Amino acid sequence: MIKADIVSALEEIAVLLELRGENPFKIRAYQTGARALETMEEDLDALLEANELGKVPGIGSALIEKVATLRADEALPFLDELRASIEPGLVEMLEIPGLGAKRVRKMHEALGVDSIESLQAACKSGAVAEMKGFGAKTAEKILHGIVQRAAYAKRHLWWQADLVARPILEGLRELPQVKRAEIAGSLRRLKETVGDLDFVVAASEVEPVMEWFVSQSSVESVTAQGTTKSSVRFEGGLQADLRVVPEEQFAFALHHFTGSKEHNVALRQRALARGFSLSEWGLTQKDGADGAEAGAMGHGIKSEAGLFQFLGLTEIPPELREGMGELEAAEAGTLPELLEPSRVRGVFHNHTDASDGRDSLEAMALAAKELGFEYLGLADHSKASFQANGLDDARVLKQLEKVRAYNASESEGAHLFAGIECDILKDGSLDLEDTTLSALDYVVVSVHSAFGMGAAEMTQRVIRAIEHPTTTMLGHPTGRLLLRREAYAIDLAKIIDAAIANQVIIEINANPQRLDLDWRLWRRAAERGLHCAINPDAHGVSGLDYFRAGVNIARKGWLPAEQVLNCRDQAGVERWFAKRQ
DNA sequence: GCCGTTTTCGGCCCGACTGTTTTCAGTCG
Repeated sequence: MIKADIVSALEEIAVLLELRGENPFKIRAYQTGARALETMEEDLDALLEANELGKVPGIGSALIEKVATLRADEALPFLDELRASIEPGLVEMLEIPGLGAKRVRKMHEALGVDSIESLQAACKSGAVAEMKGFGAKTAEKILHGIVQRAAYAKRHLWWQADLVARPILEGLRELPQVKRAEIAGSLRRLKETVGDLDFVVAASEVEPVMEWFVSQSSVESVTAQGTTKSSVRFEGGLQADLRVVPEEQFAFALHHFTGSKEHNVALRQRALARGFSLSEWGLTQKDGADGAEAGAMGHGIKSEAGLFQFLGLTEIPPELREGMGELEAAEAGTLPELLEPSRVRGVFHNHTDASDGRDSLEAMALAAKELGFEYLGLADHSKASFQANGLDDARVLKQLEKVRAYNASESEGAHLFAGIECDILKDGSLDLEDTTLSALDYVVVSVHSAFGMGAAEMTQRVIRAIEHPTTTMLGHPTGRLLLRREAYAIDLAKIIDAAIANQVIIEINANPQRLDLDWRLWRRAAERGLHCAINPDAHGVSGLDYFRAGVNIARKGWLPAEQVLNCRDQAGVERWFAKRQ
């Protein structure tokens, strides 16, 4: 079982334990363990072999045993028995907003409810409303939740959520009562997908701000409205929370609602160790701790930077707050300098109307110039991508001539690099002649077919392509489409090893739907020497701007500019390309 | 189940909102 599946198994154990009503801290231990396994930077097999998995915080003896069992593809009776003891329909019922394990269990025990369908019937018959602790409103809410489940459970691409959030933020800032307003949550942390929007506002008066918020035309329903918090749902199911706090609490609230949960837990533990309790309202001194004036100091904190400083840390940028070692780095003063969009001088993986792009080579070059790029790499599809009108050898060479002619002309556009997005065929060979590939400035290799093969075969296939002497970079290494299509089965640790060994770059495909290679893997990979290229995979001039989403991922991945090819000037890029055989 | 410059046992982040209650449990983030 690969690591991702082991993580899922641990998460499943946590859910099943919850439905059984077990010790909540035991449940949390499995959730923490799953998270620790998912985000750890060391190689799982190496740790297991060296008997050092227990050194990962959150993983103890019981989890080590279970992880080892699963990794060895052996049966885990603990999980099998757990599965057998819980009706599968109960797990699904947890997806309904407002329903947690306790209520699901109560209804199962009292009414025999064991599926979404039987739950719906029990709500309609009035049986749910009659239960102690339940009522008519609860039953109604459950019914509504069942109908809207699919839309509400949906996450949203960062890019699209950002488009919804921006105008609301601008509107809030224009209100006379509002002193400060920010977007918090996963949107601020630049996560690839966003569950809901969190706005944090400091205001002189609460009511008019709440009123303005819930009465926006895009609001479909108001799900909560209190003195500090209101919640709404927009058309399409995207939910948004607005918190209004007094100005002196703004920094604490902004930090709290920015998260991540894991980061907050770690920071609170750090505060506790220093004698303070940290919440969204501020820092309060714990009884019996030293530092009598600390309470007053807590109130003096006006910014997140001040909060971090108070706890002995340099300021941690929101996108690094994932509970993945940022506190340790902030304490040691070794946080990375994050990549700025302005440092990107060009991008490499883009399509023109020669294959499946919408715009011409000339239009793309001009659009790149307008974005401030020095250069633009063109990488149309190769012939195996028949559906995308991929180029055969002759057409590739023709386009190469066109690029050379364009660069020689006195055109206004950015300098063009001639590349190709060459299909990795099923056996790992490339889709074009070696002579064609070596005539180009660079070659992106990508998988576009036979996604269903097993992990071992797929890994071998891609490694063979990486080892091809003309290969410059690997495109969208997992093929995932966020919220739509899973990654194909592939051993990324081995792919990264092969890329480093062959001096092949792995791209951050910056299309908001891909963001592949995942940010979680970049920090460790870059430390080991992997280089990156940020590529919008643009299929038209408007797609070039996606490079910003790629910069987000580079930031989240702690990537130093020195290892991002796009930060080099034209001559620097040419030097890198010249290393190809 | 995990963890330890307060602890190898007894803690485990903290608070708002809702709907049900009449002081609180459940859910959510």
